[in-house]
Amino acid sequence: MCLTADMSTTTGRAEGVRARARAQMRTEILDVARDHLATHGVGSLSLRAVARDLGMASSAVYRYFENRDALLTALIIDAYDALGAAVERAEGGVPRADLNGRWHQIARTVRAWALEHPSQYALVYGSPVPGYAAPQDTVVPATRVTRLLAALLQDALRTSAGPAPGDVGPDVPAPAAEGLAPLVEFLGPGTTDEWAVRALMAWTWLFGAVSFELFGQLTGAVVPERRDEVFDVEVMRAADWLGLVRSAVPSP
Amino acid sequence: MCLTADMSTTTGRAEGVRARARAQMRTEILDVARDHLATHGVGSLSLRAVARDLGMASSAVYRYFENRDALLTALIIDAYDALGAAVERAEGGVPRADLNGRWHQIARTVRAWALEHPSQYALVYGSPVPGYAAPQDTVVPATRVTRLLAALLQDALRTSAGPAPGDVGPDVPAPAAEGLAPLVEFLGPGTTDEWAVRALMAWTWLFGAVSFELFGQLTGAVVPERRDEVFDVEVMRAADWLGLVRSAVPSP
DNA sequence: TGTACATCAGTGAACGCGCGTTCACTGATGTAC
DNA sequence: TGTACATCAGTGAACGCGCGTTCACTGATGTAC
Repeated sequence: MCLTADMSTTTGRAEGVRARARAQMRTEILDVARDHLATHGVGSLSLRAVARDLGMASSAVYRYFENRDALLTALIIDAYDALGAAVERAEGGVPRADLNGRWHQIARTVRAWALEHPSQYALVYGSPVPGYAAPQDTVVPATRVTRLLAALLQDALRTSAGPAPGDVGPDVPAPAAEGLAPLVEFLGPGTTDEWAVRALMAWTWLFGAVSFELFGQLTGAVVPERRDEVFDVEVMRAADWLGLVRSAVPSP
Repeated sequence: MCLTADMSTTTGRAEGVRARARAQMRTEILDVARDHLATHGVGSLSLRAVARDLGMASSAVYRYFENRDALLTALIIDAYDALGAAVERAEGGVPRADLNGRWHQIARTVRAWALEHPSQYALVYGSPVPGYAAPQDTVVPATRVTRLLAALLQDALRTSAGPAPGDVGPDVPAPAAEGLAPLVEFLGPGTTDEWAVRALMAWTWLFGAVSFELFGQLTGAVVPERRDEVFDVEVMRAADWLGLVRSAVPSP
């Protein structure tokens, strides 16, 4: 039950039938685990239940995942990668020079993916699983979306007069600037502190908005049937604030 | 073990010793349950474990809470109320006319409370507990902080020339405005669509920022030791954007 | 003021359940000669 | 090309555990007369 279409996905070449079968089985387990995540939540994700659904002995799962936590880690990486891939694909279809369009596409795709895969979104952007410490392997996949945003902002820096428009407040004080140093470096050369603050806030707003909607915090505030439109307006305002609209001129 | 200091908290008057003892026991159970929440997470909050910690039979808990879900509901209401009370207290200490100060106080207190009570914050603003549907009783406590924000924005409307400064984009399109209708009503008379969008975004940003920090999404982006300062700058920018700084003039 | 009765907090055993993980095993599948 | 051996996926029983909830009970505490 619940076979997946894409065989030979991970290993490509015919490097032994066994290895292929192994990879296949791994993805099948992950598929079922994803389903369980959706219906029962992280806390009660159970190796036994997954094995039962696959029609195999629970002990067999240990051939593929060392333990429950390893399965969880795989699911987390999987979720980050799925979201990352979806957003990369969508954003890649927009002309590089259309900064505003790229920002809209990123925001819309993050939200759309989250609404389609709420449990996977919650797994990575919701409350951390208690007693589970994410291993190093999750770090790189976790930054895929962030990288797109950073690239977009770099392009904005390069093509426009400078970061934020005239309505900037006082300078970012030194201690705050210190705190922002890693982000400034991540955003690349030419990034000002002010620019980093705005990037951070836009990034925070985006995932905040998606989480708010998904986690039910918008109940009674925004009509469910009109949330696409409201979100779009918010995305526009954020673009304004980032100076992306102004800078939507052809790149050199 | 784990007695609470404040007796007669809920019922005040001497309306029967039994009733007082009952209320007392209820809060003791909640206290222990809160502890368990912090150490083991929502998913594995267990009536039996709580009872064990209190040194009583697990069946005795059923005198106070109909079942596990009822205990969870009590914890949720409790968390909303604790956050609401903390923010109300802090914001109440700022002169009414100091809109910017009130906004800062609200934002800072939400964050401070969340950092002090991460598991309670996660319980209400994190991923929803799967299989648990929040009953009606949680609705009012859930809006305590939101009410403060709404009141602040109402005062801003009354004391300043109008909502947002000059840098507004095109009008909010009709379908989005429809979606915002409940929020516009909640924010009170005089609220424009643009104002509602900005309020929504500021609100979203605030909880987004707190969740991001608490749920570990800021790792590698903002230096942990400087997060207070970075947050403060963000709060300032949000205030600017809401037009609160401009309107920080004495009220009539 | 004193007694009989009703109320109700708390007990402890029991129900049926699911969990993660280990272990000795079987039998099919690949590999080396 | 054929055979012997090593590898390894999958089994099923067992370990010890904790869970939510029910139920008949005991005994202390309040209430009504």
